[in-house]
Amino acid sequence: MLSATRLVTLAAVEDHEGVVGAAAALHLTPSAVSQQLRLLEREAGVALLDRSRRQVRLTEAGRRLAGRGRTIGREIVLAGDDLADWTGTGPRTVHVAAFQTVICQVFAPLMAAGAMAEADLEVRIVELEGPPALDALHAGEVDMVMTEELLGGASLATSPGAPTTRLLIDDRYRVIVPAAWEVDDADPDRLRGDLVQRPWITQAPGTAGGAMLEDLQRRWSFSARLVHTCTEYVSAVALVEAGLGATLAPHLALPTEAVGPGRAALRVIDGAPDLGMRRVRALCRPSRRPVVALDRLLTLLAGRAAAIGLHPQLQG
Amino acid sequence: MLSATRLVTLAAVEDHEGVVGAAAALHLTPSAVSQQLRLLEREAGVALLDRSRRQVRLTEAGRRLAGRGRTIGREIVLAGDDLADWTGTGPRTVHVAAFQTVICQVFAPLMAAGAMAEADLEVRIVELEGPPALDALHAGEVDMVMTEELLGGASLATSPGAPTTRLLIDDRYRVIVPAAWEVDDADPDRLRGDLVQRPWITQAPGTAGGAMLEDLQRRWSFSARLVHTCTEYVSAVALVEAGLGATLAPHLALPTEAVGPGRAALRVIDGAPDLGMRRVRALCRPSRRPVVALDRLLTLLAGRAAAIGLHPQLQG
DNA sequence: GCAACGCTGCAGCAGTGCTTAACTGTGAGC
DNA sequence: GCTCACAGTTAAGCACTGCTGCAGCGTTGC
Repeated sequence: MLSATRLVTLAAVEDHEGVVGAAAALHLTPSAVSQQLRLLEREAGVALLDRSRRQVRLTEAGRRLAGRGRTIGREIVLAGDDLADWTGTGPRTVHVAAFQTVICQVFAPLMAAGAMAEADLEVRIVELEGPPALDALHAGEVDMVMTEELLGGASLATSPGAPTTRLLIDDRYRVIVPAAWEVDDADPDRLRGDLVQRPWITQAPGTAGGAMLEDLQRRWSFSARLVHTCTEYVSAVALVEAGLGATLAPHLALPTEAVGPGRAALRVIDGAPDLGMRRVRALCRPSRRPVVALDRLLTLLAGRAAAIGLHPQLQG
Repeated sequence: MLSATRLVTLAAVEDHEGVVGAAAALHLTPSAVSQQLRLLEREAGVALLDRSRRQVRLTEAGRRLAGRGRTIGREIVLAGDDLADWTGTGPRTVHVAAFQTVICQVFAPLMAAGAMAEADLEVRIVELEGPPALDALHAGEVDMVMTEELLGGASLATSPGAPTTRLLIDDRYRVIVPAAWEVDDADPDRLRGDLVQRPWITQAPGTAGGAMLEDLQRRWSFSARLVHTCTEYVSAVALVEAGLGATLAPHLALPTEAVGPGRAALRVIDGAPDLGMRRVRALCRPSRRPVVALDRLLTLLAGRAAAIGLHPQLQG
């Protein structure tokens, strides 16, 4: 028997015109999709993909199978809809472990806009991160865990044995300075030359923000004049707002219209080079939980990530 | 996303009226089906099965999902057909490792009847058993391995680390005596009393047949007068035919019309108590090989097993 | 040419799905 | 009412599956 999920994967490759697109749509890495396709081809015993170009295309045989795969995928979605219709009236409760910035910038706006209720979801948030959050996931106390992980040079001790990820949001770090500072962000070199002279507000060592600033000092070969040390991004941003120094913060940590009026006293510098990003993942255990609700929530989260311009950059 | 294979499993439960039936149809144990159903219910978050009676029945929600599952299963089969149509003309080659009795009673008759060719299959048999056969499977030299394993008391050193099985045929052992003997097989006790006095032909120690006879001596508390020792069933049966003693042999080892005229000098005693059986399995690695051809071959083998009355007795 | 991009292969690892064996509960016959 | 057979479930264990991350390769565009 041919594998149903692999047929769906093949359909995704056709629909999204390539392995990378399919991978993004399926919340997987291109490598995973590529391997599944190879196995499907061995199962089928026929070439399903034309790999002569840079971007793969389906062969005639591949297109036929992809049609079957598309039907299967549609049936699976319809089955989910059936369930939703059947269970009907009451919203489904999903318990999520998340951390501050994601709560403020992703969950809170979605809930304020009524998006959860529209999708018949009742989301219960538990502010929890790191190993305790993973423990809660394994213990079944929460259905989903939001995690962060640094990319782009800086390294933070990551929790070992993390389960498989299901969705990615990439959140680039920016330099935040008081709006009053006259810095030239048109030219990266002049910008850097200016910023290395300024006072900085850092995050406690061992935190993501602290590691990011340490990494930036290494890359820019400078020793920052650290005037304040915070543990929360909001605190650091408040100090920047007071004109006391520059700091690093990911986009999600910034105050935006979504959660309140933009603050005129802040200036976000996008063009600074060498800054890393943090990858925010949603972890869940698909085969152990009400899956329809989780699916809907993942879709909402991905939509919100797209709305604030934080599409995941796979393999980035 | 709901699991496609689990939806198909649910449909099988509806179609075959229960877990046991579905398991047989899917070439699985009831336990496996039961576990998949439990996981599907957790995914769905709704009760899919009515477990109040001895035999499970689907709830209304279960019937809806089963409908989706049936469509998915049909699409998978159609995808296989598509492939067959597409690849079209040439038969597909499947390499099978098998042992003597299965070759003689299952493969040879099927091939002689042209069943393989009808299904566009080109079967290549390699007579190979035990660990070397498993090695060949892992090395990719063969696509399927037929194995035997004893059930019902007798124990034979089984090869460790055997991969997962895909199909079962249960082959009961019988007592074979010369037709000239006057034995009363109506009453089990009198039959046993008669047989323990007779001369026996055994298989070499360490073989399945040898273990079976040793086991029978233990159960019947007698010490058989062993007049000959063979290593092949055909040799032992030939000696029985010559009137020299009784022996034990599985049904598949007996000469039948399928491979030649029945032999009048032999008498097969079905009613002897306490005899074990050997389970013949087809092992393959589904995700690594042309699957359509293997599927067809499995279907043919199961059909042949049914034709000679050797349906697998799951959980037997 | 060189860099970017799309894809693939390999190693490692947790999760999945299977088997066996033991157990629970239902139903039918004595 | 008791017992036995049967359908299903549960727990433990184990190999396989399918994922990630990283490194490498060929194509494409500047």
